[in-house]
Amino acid sequence: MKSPTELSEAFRSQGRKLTPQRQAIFDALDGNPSHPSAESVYDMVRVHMPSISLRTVYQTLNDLTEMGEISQVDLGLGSARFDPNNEPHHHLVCSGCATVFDVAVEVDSPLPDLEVPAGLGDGFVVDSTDIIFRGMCARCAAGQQPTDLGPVP
Amino acid sequence: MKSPTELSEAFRSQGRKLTPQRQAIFDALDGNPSHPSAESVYDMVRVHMPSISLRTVYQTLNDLTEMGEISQVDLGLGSARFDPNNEPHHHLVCSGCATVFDVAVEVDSPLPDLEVPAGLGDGFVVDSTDIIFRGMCARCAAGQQPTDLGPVP
DNA sequence: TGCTAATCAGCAACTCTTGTTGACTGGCTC
DNA sequence: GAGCCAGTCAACAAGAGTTGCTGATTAGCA
Ligand SMILES: [Mn+2]
Ligand SMILES: [Mn+2]
Ligand SMILES: [Zn+2]
Ligand SMILES: [Zn+2]
Repeated sequence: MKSPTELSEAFRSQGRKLTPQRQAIFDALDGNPSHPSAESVYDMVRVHMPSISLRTVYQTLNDLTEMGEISQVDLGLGSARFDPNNEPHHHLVCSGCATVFDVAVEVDSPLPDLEVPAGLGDGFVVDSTDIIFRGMCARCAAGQQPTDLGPVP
Repeated sequence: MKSPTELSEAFRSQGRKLTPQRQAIFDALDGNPSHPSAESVYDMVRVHMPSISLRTVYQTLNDLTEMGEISQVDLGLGSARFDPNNEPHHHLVCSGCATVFDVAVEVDSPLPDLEVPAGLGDGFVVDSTDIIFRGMCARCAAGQQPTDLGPVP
């Protein structure tokens, strides 16, 4: 994702208005590695802007997704997660606390969009590859400190 | 998934009753590679058993999942898909028609549960790896013949 | 300054899935 | 063969997550 300043420019140059609500959402996402849900973004922004509505948060997150500034990832948790990291990467998902970590793709790895073995899906053209590693994060593997995030559905 | 006959035994031996509804669901899933949703199973079974309820279909699919006979996979389509294929494998998902294909894991591949590169998620213990290849199936890549399945959400 | 997008509150609605209740049926065991 | 009780059914309600809609108000930007 671009910086909040650059995003402001991008919004204006596309004829979208730059509102305080949108700026607050830019700030909440900037450098945020937590893969927040819409509700989480809502909670973050509400601290400094109690009047913002959840509807507006969804709207702006969808705008940013359309613009390609963030991506919306479905990790099999109950809700969509939003990801400002635009580098190609994959995800670790903790089954204990639902925390999500990024996994950088190694350049020499055979993981990304490569041909799949022949089979029933012959002729399938792969556009993208999503890899989800499920397991336990260090905290959850050690002992079960109670966490804010609920357990995985 | 075991054969319908074996499943019938498994149900009885676990104190679960063998009802015609359950048998019809066994039959619908047996050797079925389509990764049906609960609604799809419902539609398949209803052809020969119009009185079955969707509630019962969900119930039995959950029973089979608990027993480890099938797995419930979340492929980012609007609903859960049920998979009687218990061999370790991954999935191709067509963005055009939402068809799902199995991809067998090659034995010499570095794809399955291996250690992930060091990073923020240090100490993460990987239990399972889900890989979803997204793209276009041969049919959809060729021309757009209208398909029964709706487009991907 | 004015046009118009954006926001808000306050809803309703939608999809998928599970819960509930009360009545009934039919597997399974003895 | 009889009886217990799991299973099923209909007919709902409800929950979560997300989107839609309304009408009124605000405020960004030209
Ligand atoms: Mn990420
Ligand atoms: Mn499969
Ligand atoms: Zn954890
Ligand atoms: Zn297709």
